[in-house]
Amino acid sequence: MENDKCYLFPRLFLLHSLQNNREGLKVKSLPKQCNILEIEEKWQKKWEELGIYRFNWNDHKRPTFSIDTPPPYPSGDFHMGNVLNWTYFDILARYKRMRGYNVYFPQGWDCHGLPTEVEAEERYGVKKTDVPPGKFRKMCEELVEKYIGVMKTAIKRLGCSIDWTTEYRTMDPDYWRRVQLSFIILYDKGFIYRGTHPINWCPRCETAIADAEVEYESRKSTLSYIRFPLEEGGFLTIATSRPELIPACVTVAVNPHDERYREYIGRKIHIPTTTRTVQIITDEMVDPKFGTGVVMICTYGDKADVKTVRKYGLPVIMCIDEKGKMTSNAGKYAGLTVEEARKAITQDLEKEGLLEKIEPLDQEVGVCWRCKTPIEILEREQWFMKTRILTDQVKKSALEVKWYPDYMKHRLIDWAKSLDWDWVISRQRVFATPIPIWYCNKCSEIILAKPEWLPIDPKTTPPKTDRCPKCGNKTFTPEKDVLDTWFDSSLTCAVHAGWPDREDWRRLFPADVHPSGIDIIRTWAYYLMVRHLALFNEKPYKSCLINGMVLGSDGRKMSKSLGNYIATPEVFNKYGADATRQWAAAGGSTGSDIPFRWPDVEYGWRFLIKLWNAARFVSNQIKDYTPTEDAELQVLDRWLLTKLEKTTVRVTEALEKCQFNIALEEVRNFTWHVFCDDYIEAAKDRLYRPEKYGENKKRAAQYTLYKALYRILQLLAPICPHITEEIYYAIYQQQMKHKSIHLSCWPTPHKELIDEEAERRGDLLIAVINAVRRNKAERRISLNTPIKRLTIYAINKEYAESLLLGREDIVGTCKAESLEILPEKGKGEAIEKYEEIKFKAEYENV
RNA sequence: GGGCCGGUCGUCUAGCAUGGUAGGACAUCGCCCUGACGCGGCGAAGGUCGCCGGUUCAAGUCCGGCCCGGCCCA
Repeated sequence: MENDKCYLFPRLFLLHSLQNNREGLKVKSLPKQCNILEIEEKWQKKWEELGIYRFNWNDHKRPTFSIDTPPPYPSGDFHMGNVLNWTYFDILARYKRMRGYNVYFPQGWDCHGLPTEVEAEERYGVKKTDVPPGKFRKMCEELVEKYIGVMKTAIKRLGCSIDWTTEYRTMDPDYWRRVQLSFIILYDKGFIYRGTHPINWCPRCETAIADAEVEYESRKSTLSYIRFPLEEGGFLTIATSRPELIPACVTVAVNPHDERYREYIGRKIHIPTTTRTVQIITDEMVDPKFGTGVVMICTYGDKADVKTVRKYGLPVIMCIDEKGKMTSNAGKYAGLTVEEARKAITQDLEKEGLLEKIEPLDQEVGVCWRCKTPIEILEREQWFMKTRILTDQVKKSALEVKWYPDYMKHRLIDWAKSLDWDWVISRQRVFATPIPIWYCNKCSEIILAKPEWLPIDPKTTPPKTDRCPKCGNKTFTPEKDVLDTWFDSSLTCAVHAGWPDREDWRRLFPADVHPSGIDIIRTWAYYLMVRHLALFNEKPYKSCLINGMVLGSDGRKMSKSLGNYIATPEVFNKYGADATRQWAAAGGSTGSDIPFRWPDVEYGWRFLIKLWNAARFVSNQIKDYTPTEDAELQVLDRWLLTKLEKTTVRVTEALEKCQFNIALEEVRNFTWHVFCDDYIEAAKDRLYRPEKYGENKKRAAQYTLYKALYRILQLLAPICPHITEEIYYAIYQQQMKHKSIHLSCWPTPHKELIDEEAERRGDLLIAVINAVRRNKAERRISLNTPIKRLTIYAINKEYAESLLLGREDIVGTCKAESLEILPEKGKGEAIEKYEEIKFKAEYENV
């Protein structure tokens, strides 16, 4: 940023330029055709060669700005949702860089996880248990590597200003070293424990899953009314959607205020299909209006059962196993799947005359986020992280974080408060970070790895210790479970900052911004928060930038199955990155869902061509231009420069608030309408005919063009990095000397350049010019046709004076052969927004 | 059932913390060929801002209630 001071002192800069360049700028004309796709590819390569997006660790002068780039899951598909997300924070990165920050913009890959395992299983026709874990891991790694390649190409194609020297993979042992270290620290701090608790279990994936991984789907189900015989004769009818759980029924409950069942409370009731009897209890949670108002409590049908069992200290009878099959506790139904058992039990009950009726039921079923299989609640020994004790701190920190948009903080706080259980962090899978634990074969003592042993896979490496510290035994069993993938990715803020290897890691911690999709606030933003709070007692990010979901053009969530899916490369190939980024930036306000719309992308693309042609015009007009201090700025020059300053202020404010749509609209409107339609049109005559108006007035227009276009390029650079760089290089680079427009300094508004009077006068002038031109169009007269006599009735002296100051612009732009401006009222055509002012245009032969 | 978000021309969207003639884009229709640009330019039509009530000289904007959609959670 060697040349930056010049923008603070524009006039100084002009003097300096004058001294260096007396023979004009000798700018080359921009070619007529602009091949956007070629330009983009060229700059993507060039930026990488120049290394201009690297974070400078040695620079202690500029303030840092660190982005907690969420490492994406390498699915092989960088979809439009990713485009939206990455565009947002790339705009921010580029803006902050121009504002003088030393921007840290890393990129990693969140490799581990179930989807890849499932795909490897399918692709190689194996089950995770068929091959040695090491071999299975290798299969997964190869798949991931291939997909990273595809996605990396897409990110580069979007023009993201990532520092690629920071690239990392969470599947690298060097990453799990950090994850395992965090496990050890949290264990030592008492945040991690092993225990047998009810957990969500996916029978298809055969693993525990966390609350955050459970989704709810509405499904058609049935409600069975079943008679439970009372010990002393008679029966009570319970209603259940899961009759297969009857063998695991541990009590029957009614609402204490339900008069119908008051007399049965405390009595014994027999559980069909078993030999057991239980006592009828009361609980406020029972809804008298649901079914018969009598419910059975099983271990476990849902979370409510878990609560009831805990509350009354009821026994636990697990009748479903890890694969979703009935256990021996289910008696004769053992070995059947849940579905089979449901049918068999229902049939048996019917035979015994205990089935009263079956009704259809609309139900919200908890399913595995990955495979949509209904989850079961099982009790298994697992590793947990104590997250609920942090909830108050999470709330406090979330309120300290700046959210874009603000209301998104509720998503995090509400989620944190809604959690019933601690976070299950162990998974019964393969492709994940190993838990650095062994157990003593004799006394079952837990042997936790020492930090210096890391990274370590206990399945292949024994603990680096001779004997059990408790009993002295010398043989150990490794922990085979692995860590939840979120346990990897919830460490990014610290890892990005350089923890634990760099002593100065706190320089980049907390991250300045954590960008996130609205759908993963409850996972990524939440887990980051609890983990860093537990580890460092500090919040991991200072702000959180939320993007909405990308919808199909039909307004529904974009997905392949709905047939409204648009693949990213298709958009890039047609309109390129700068147009696509405009869609992302302007598609809606930050945080809201935005539909993918081809017309939006196309509009962005047309804007690029408009800008290109404006730049081509400028490049043609300033060939002989020597930046001078003595430019005699005319009303319209001051008018444009004033609007330019005001636009700069608005764009800056919008970007500060992450309102990308507003920022882009401001730049586009200024460029297209104020600069192109109004200013350039009005300035043409001055530029074309210096012999008529004088060289000075031409130079003033050149100065204004030169200055305004540069500012436009700067304001647009964060959003459209490629085309702005191309034009910058063609026209400005020789003068400005920055290696890239993206390394230039963001314009700070100059109040002294704001000339309210010139703006008022210019507005009037432009209104008059436009009205006369419009009038020509209405009268089917070509714009070229000269006006014999143009008379303007300006009502008063003030207006007349203003118009007089711009009479040359009026004459030139309207092709008037004579112009009379009268400070009085008169009859004629009205001028928009100045209805009192009228004009009369007289033509020869018309 | 609870929380959050939204309901503005045919479609999509801005405006709503600081009330004052409702902007823009796309689509539609008409015109223009102007020495940067037809990948242009100019113009027309199209809105009782979900409904009801309140505050106010004035409400898309503030307040209350309701209806409808979306998301998340029970």
